[in-house]
Amino acid sequence: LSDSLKKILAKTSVEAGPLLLGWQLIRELPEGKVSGRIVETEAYHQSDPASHSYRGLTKRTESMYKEGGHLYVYFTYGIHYCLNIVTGKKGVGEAVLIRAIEPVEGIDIMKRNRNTQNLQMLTNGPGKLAQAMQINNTQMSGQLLGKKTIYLLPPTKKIDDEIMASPRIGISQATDVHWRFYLRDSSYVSK
DNA sequence: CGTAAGATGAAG
DNA sequence: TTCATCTTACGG
Repeated sequence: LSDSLKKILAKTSVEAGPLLLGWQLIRELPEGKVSGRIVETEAYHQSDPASHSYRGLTKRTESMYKEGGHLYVYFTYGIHYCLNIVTGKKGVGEAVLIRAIEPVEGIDIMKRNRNTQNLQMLTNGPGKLAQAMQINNTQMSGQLLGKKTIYLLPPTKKIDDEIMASPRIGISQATDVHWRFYLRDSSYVSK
């Protein structure tokens, strides 16, 4: 991991959430490279009732308690996988959910994986981007980011003035905090 | 064990 | 608005 990325991943999830916007998420698959620019994230923390880590360390959530830079993948609703990047110190349960990316490379592969031709609908949701990038099990959970198969590249331009914050999606607790972060003008943000 | 709910998505 | 679909966590 680069020094600039390490610096971000050492922070709390609430600090790292907006800082991960603009980074390019890359995954090497046997059939080729797929990638996209992160345009939407959400922060979760053990102090937060909406977080999987709120009720303490369990088998599912143990990855969230690892040091920043690990991955947390969970399965939900009997169908979907969601990708998180763990942040902060070892022993503290927190992570940033990657909610949407703007497709960049391997768009044909992702269209095939998703069984759709619609570019806007390809990766604009946590379950959708996981399916597009063939994250279809929890094997990656607890693994380190930065391997050949999954890594991040830094933003290519300044986006500070495009970052917005709002309540998180799909939760029933802690709906008051604005821990969802997204790029104002992106058409690849979730609906 | 039994069971309820879930950081979602697609279809009706 | 409904439903698919099944793991996880928690209670008995």
